[in-house]
Amino acid sequence: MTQTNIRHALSVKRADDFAQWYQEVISEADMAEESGVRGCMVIKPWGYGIWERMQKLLDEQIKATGAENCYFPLFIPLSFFAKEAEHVEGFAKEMAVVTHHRLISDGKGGLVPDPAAKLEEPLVVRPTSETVIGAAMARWIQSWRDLPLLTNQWANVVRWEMRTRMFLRTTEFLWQEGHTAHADKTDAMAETLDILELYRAFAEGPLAMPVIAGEKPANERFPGADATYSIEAMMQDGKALQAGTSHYLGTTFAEAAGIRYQDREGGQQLCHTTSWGVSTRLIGGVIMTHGDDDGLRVPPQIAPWQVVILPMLRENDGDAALLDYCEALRKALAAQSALGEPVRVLLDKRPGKATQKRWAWIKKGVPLVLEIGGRDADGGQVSVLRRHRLWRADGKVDFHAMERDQFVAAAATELECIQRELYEEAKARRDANIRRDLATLDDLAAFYSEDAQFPGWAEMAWSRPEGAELDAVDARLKALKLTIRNTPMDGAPVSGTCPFTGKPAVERIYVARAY
RNA sequence: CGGGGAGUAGCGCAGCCUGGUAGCGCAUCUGCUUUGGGAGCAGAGGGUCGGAGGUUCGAAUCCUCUCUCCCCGACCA
Repeated sequence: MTQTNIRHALSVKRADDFAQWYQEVISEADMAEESGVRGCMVIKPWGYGIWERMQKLLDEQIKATGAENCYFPLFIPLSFFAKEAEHVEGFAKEMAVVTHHRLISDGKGGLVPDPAAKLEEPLVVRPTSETVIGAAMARWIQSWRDLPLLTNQWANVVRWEMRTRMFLRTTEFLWQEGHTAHADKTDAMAETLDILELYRAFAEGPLAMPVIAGEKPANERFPGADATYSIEAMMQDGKALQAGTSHYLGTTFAEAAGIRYQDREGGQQLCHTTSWGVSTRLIGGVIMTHGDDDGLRVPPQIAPWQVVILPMLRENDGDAALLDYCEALRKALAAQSALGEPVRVLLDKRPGKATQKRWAWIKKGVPLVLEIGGRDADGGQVSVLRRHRLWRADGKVDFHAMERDQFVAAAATELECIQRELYEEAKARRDANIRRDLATLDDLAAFYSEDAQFPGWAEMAWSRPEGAELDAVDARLKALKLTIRNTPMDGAPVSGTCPFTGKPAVERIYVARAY
């Protein structure tokens, strides 16, 4: 293997310790850091810049569906949750609660909540906003003419999870949550599935992250939902990551909050509601989909900078001319359009050697790095590094020398190519790690045994059991540390017997270890 | 929340058992040399040893409590 010659930018390789590698990418790419507050992270400019790119693209698409952005309170009265038993039960164990509004001295130099300032009713820090938005919907909706009501908010939420991991499961995280109300089930279900498709296209487009869109089994539903759909992505260690969800909530929340409308015949009807969201967890998904042993590789569409120019400064009289050349190059590139937007290009003029700065940008995963020296400037050339194909076979960094004008003209195509190749690479890896030939539970157990170490997913025939029968299946999977991810929406024909129940299969499921 | 590990300079670590001047590597700064692919040499700066309390003439080191992180589990749209 020529690989052994390569001096990678990270100290931990994916193959050696995936969890440690993941954390090293985050710190070395300068995306986020530990905050000192339990389970909460500081998202640094590079990580937040990626989030802002996701926000921008997704926000445009959400608005294109007709949804409008709003903002609802961070604090939700406990009584709002109490109205819906299943919902409150689902979140009760992970809610942060505000009980006081003032501190007083404890007489020992410290501060304690003032017993005299105890809130009459505790306030929950929102773990999700169905209840408080439902209360608003009940005020906003009177007539069939008010429907559908399509709202979205970009917000932070808090869930007091026992075990946290940066981006994947933090106590506080950022997300968008859409909440809609409809006249009937048909309309609400159409909204639920439209958004699921929007999420699929967003993941597979801008994020270059292949996903399976499908319906969750009953035991994995959102608390209070009639049906839950998800997009599921395979990480490089073979585990599944739930990357987005869309819920059909039936009339459950409408009943709890009194969301009713008067129909054309003058009768009172309950609304059918939906909710759907994606979060900063997507950043974790991008890391574990595209990262390599040199750090992150950011798909061009969500890269805060798509091209970084590094002048090889010598701290002498030649620097001024070199910087002029680089600045002209920057302008020429910024005038190009790639993937539907102006090319985002940074001229990194900070003092320091280009070789040192190069590795910092490689670890951040900028798609194209240009190192420009005096010889390039004199010859009208550029030296190009493509982040997603970094190494030559001999273990050296793979620079390409190109004519400047030729590179500028090809830059947009190059970025689009990188975007596509990252997707294709991830899709090929995922498809190669799905087993479709497991007909029995013994097969399944063998594939996931300690010895076999099969890391991917299994696609299996499924008879769609519910209730106690489903619980029994869930328990058997749990013994193998497996979970049911979802039933794909692709509508492919199904035959054979469900290995879990022995009954005729009606659909398929994906089974996997999960984050 | 249960079991295990850890917190000492920006980062990575040694020192702790057996209490007695705060150490090393990388990074940073300065100078010189080098310069088309992750530079070399010399010098310098930088630390309430996670926090609080206790034992002691004296605590990074011993004791108690506590906070945070990592791993395994449980939990988790």
